[in-house]
Amino acid sequence: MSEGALAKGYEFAEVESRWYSFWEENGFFRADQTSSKPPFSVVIPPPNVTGQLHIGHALNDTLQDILCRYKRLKGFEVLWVPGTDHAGIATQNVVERRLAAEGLTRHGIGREAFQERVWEWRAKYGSIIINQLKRLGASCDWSRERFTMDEGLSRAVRQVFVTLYNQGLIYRGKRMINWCPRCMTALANIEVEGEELSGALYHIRYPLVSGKGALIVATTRPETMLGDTAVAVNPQDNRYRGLEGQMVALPLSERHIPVIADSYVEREFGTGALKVTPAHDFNDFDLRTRHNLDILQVIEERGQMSELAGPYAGMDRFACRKQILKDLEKGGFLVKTEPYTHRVGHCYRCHSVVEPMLSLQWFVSVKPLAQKAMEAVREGKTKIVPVKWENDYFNWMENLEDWCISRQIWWGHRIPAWFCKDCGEVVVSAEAPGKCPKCSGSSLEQESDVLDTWFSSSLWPFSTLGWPDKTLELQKFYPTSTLVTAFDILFFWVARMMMMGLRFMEEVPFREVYVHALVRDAEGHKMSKSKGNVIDPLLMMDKYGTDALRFALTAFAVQGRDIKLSEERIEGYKHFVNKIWNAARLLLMNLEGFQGPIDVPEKITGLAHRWILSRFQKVTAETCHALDNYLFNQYAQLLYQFLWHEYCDWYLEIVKPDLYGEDMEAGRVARSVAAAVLQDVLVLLHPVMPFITEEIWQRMKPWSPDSGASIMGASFPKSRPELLDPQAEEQMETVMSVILAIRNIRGEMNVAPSLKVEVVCLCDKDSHLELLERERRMVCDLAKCSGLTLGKAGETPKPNQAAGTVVGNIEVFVILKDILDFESESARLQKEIVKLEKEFAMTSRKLSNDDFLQKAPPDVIEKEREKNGRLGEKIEKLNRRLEIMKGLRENKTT
RNA sequence: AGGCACGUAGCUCAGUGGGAGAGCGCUACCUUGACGCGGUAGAGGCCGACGGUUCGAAACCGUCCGUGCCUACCA
Repeated sequence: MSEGALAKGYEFAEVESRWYSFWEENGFFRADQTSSKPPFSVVIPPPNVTGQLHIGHALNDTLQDILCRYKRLKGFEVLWVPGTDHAGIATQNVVERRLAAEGLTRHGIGREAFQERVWEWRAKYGSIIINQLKRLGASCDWSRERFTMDEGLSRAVRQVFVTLYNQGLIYRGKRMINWCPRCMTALANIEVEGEELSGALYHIRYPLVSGKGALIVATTRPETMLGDTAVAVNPQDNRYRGLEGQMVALPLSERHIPVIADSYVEREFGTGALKVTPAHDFNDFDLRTRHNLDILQVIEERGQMSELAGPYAGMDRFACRKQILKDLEKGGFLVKTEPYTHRVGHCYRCHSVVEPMLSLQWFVSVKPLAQKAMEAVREGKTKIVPVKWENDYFNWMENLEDWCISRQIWWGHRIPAWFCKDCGEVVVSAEAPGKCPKCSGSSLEQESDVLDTWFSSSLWPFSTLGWPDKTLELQKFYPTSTLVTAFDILFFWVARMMMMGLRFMEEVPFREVYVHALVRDAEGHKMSKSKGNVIDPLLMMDKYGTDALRFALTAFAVQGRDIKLSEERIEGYKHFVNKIWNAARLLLMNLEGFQGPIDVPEKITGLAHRWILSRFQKVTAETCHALDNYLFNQYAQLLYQFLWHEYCDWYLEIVKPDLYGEDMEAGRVARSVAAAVLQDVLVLLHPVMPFITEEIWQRMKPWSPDSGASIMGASFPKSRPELLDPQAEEQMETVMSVILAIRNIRGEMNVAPSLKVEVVCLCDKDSHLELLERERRMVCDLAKCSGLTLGKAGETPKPNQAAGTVVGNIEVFVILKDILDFESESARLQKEIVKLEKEFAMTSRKLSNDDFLQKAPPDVIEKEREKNGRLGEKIEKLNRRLEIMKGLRENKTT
C-alpha cells in the first residue's frame, strides 16, 4: 500500500492506540473550571481498585463517554471525574491472600505494615482498570483522577463523620448485626445476599421438666440450640395451651428454659414451636426484648463454638451441627429430618454464610436523611430515568434501617473516635485529640475499626470536587448533570449519595440519574467470574475493535430491559465499522486533487443531493432527541440505518458516475456534498465510535473547513431547516421504488446481474414522466438498464415480451425479448396478485364497516380509502397483464 | 409469599392503538473500478395461551402458562 492511501480493510488496533494518547496529550479531556461555557459534569461510578474491566463497566462507561463527547460537541464545558474506590473488604482480602502465599498473616505483620503492603499493592496494580478505561476510549479528565483513600477525600470523610456525630446522626451501640466470620467484620444489611440453600428442617424433642410429654421444635440450625433461652409458641395454638410458663429441659445441656407465648410464631410452620436463640437470630433477639430473656452467645467471631457451648467449644459451626445431630439422635431427641430449601444470608464479598450477632458497632441514623432524599426525587430536583426505578428507590428509602458503618478490617478510613483509657470518654474529632476533654488524661486510644467503603463513596460527587473547601470546581460543576449507573447499586450508592449530598451541599448531587441495564449471559443470569459466564470486554476489543464493542453495547442499551449480549452482534458491528471505513476510502480516493474546502454549495439542484441533505437534517435532529433522552439504542440504530442503507447503498451509488465522469461541475458538487455529509455524520457518530471517526476526520482535514486539531473539538452539525426538502424526499422515493421494482423482476426472473435490460415505464402523471426523464441516468445505472423508454399510459403501447409490475401509478416493464418464459411470468404475476388481494380484502372489509366509517378519525379513513383504491388499480393492471401472458403462452404452445 | 420485568423470524432483540421490523444466520445469483467484513433478490412470524375493552389490539385491561430479577422475620 502506498503512503497516504487507505488500507482496504479497517485496521482498528493500529488506529486506536494512536488517537487516545493524542487526545490525552493535547488536554482534550481536561475541564476548565473558569470556562464561561455551560457546564456538563459526570462523576464515574468508581470501580474497585482491585478490579478488572468487565462488560458491565464497559457498558456503563461507554454510555457516559457518549454523553460527555456529545455534550462537548454541543459546546458544553464537560467534566468527567474518574477514579477508583478502595474497596475495603475486597482489597484487604486480595492482599491477605498474597500474604498467605508468603506464609504471612496480617496480624503477624501488624496494622502499619499491612497498610503499607496494601498501598504498595495499589501502586502496582491500581492502574490496571484505569488503563482499561483508556483502552475503551473513556474521555475522563485524568488530571482530576481521585481515589477514595486520597488525603483530600479522607479529610471529607472525617469531617462528615464528626459533623454527623455531633448532630446525633452517628451513634455507637450494641445491636444485632450481620457478621462475616471469614472477613471477620460486621456488614451492612444490604451487603448480605440471600442465596437459596437446600438444607434440612430438623424436628427436635424438648422434654417438659414436669415429665408430662415434650415440645417438638423445628429448626434449620440445630447448633444454635446451645444458646436457646426459651421455646416460643403462638398463644392461639390449642396444641400448646397451658404450657406457657412451664419449663423444658434443653437437650445436650443441663439448662431448663421457659416456654413463652408470642403471636410472632407461625402456627402452620414446622411444629408451631420455635426455639429461641436471642444471640444468633434477628427475630429471636426481638423476642428477647419482649420477654426479657437471657442472651447466650455460643458462636464466636471466627464461626467457632464459644466457651458457652461446653463440650462443643472450639468446633466450627458446621462441624458442630453434624456432631449435635449425631448426639441428638443418640439421645433420642431427633424426631424427624425433612429436606428444606431456604434462603441463607451470604457475605457479598466472600460468599460465606453470615452470622447474625450482637455487637458494638457504629451506625448512621438514616431516617431523617432518607426523608430529604425522597423529597428531592418527589419534587423533581433529581429525575430518575427510566422513571420506573423511582418506585424501587422510594420503597427502599421508606424501609431503611440504621446503617452499620463500622468494619473490623484494616484497610479503609479509620474511624475518627478516641477512647479515654482513664475515664472511658469517647472523643470524636477530625484530628487526634491531645488529651481527654473530660478528665484531661492523655492515654487516648483510637477506635480500631474503619468505615464502610460506601461511606466514602456516598460523598463522591462533592468530595472529588474539593469539598470541604469552597472550590471553583464545586461552584461550576455541582450538582453534577447526570449519573449513569446500573440498578444494582441504586441503594448501595445512589441513595446514599442523595442523602449525603443534600445534607452537606444542601443540594442534590445530580440532576438526572440514568439507570441502565445489567449485562447478563445467554440464560439471563448475572455474569460473574465464579459462574464462568463472563464475556470479557478486553477480548472483544481485541477481536472486533473498541468502536465495534461500544457500538454493540449502545445498540443493546434499551431502557428497561437487561442485555443478553451476543458476540455475533459485536462481530456484525465490526462489519459496520469496516463499511464506514470503505465509504471514506471511496471519497478520499476521489478527493485527491480536489480544491477544498468541502462545503454544501449554495444552490443544489440535483435530486439525490437534495434528498441526502434533507435526510441528514432529519437524522441530526433525531440524534439529538435520542441522546437528550437516553435512547441509546435508537441513536445507534438511526446512524446505522442512515449511513449504510441510505448514504452508502443509495447516495454513493448514485453519485459514482459523477465522481468518475467528465462533467467537472457535477463532479465538484458530488464531491462537496458527499464529503460534507460524511464529515457531519462522523461528528454524529463520534460519541459512540470515537476512534474511527477521528481517523477519518483527520484524513479528510486537508479538504475540511474546520481547522481544529481533533474531531473532539468539532461543532455539532447545525440545524439548517432550509435544507429540509420534502419534495426531494418524495421524488426520490418514487425513483427508488421504480428501481427496486426493476431489480425485483430481474431477481425473480433470474436475469444475470451482468445483463443489461431494456425497460419501459408508462406513467399516468406528467410529473412522474418528467421526474423519470430527469433521473433517467440514475434508473439506468442502479437498475442496470441498457435503455429506458418513457411514455404516457394509454398512449404508448405495452410491450408484450416483457415482465411487468406496477409501482404506484407507474407501470414498469422489463423487456425480455427472447428469454421471457411466459409460464414463469404468469406464476410471478399470480403470486403478486394473491398477496395484494389479501391486503385488498382487508381494507375493503374495513371500508364496508359502518362502525369504522363512523368512529375512526377521518384521516385514517382517508388513508384506508386511498390504499384501497391503489391496491384495486394495481390488481386490475396485474390481472390484465396476466391475461396477456396467458394468451401469449397459448399462442406459443399452439 | 409479595413486587417488577419479559415471552415478536432459526438466534439476539427493536416496535406499544390504525400498513409485522432490524442485525446475525439461511437460499439463489454476482471478481460492477470503497468494501465478499461486499452487492442484488428471496424464503422465514395465528407477535406465549385464553378472555375482555375498542370501529380497530402484537401493543391497553384481566386470567393462565413459561422465564428472569428484586424484596421478605415462617424458624
